[in-house]
Amino acid sequence: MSGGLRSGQVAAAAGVNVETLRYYERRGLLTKPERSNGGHRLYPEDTVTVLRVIKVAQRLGFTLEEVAELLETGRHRHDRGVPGLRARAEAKLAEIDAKIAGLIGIRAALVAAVEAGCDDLTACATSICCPIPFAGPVDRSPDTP
Amino acid sequence: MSGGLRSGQVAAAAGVNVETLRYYERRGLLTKPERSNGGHRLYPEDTVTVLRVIKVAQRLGFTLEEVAELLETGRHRHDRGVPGLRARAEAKLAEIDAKIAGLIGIRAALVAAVEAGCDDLTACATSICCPIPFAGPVDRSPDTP
DNA sequence: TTGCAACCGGTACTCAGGTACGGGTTTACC
DNA sequence: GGTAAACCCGTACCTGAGTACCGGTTGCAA
Repeated sequence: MSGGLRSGQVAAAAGVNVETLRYYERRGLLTKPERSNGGHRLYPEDTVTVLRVIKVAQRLGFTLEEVAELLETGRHRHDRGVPGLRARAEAKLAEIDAKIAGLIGIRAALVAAVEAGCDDLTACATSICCPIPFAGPVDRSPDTP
Repeated sequence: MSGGLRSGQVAAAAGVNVETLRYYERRGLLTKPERSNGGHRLYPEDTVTVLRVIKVAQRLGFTLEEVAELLETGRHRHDRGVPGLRARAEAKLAEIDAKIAGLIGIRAALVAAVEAGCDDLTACATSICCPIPFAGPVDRSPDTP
């Protein structure tokens, strides 16, 4: 029988593209798997779990780079000083709160514009009574991309 | 004297890069300006206002493509059936609400993970008591990029 | 053994919103 | 009239997270 799962099987089981597996391997999210004599990848069973973990972490707002670190920390754990999931989750929480706050500000401005009946931005820009905050900094906040 | 502002002046006044002006011109956000004999751009005064409008719209969550449409609609207005700013702002409001809702869900999951003391995603994935929603759809929601 | 699906690698492309660079003109000031 | 700064165009590059394509192997089954 097989000494592992083939890329197509892993991809199907995890609901990702085969190319994504290679991509994650390049990015260091998946450790380099064994190979068959002919050079085909043979993945250990738990690769599907790892992929599921990756996807969950992404849903939680972590970038692939952060996920890579997270997995790395998990692999050879606690080198003292390296933050664990808890610490990183707290930091991410702050980021997310900032994003939410930014969006709420944007929301308020949009609501105000709708309520004021604004229908032309260029006209609003030269009007005194328009509620849209034209005064704001010209560049946009780093948390509302 | 000058028959308009030079690109450097406009860029400085609006707080953007000169290359950005050319980029916006290519994208149809700025109409093609007059040129000097030598081919240098000569912008009308109100270009700075237009740039400010663009930046505000971006802050409000509109993409450059949407801003281009918005400006276009403003230029030769109301062709019946073409939505104005009000309508678009309302649509954008819904998008933003969806984004906020998504972030709030993520926030809740993160808080739960922190409170539960999770410190290793891979361990959590195989644990029964972990509050992180590993069960979710494998691909992430379209509103939490 | 032959046929075909799956796999390999490497590279290029996607989206958004720009930024950077290089080599060649033009303008502005002294 | 010289020179330096500003400008021109075209093209390539950046981030992030993949996807797509290519010609060339390999694996597996009939």
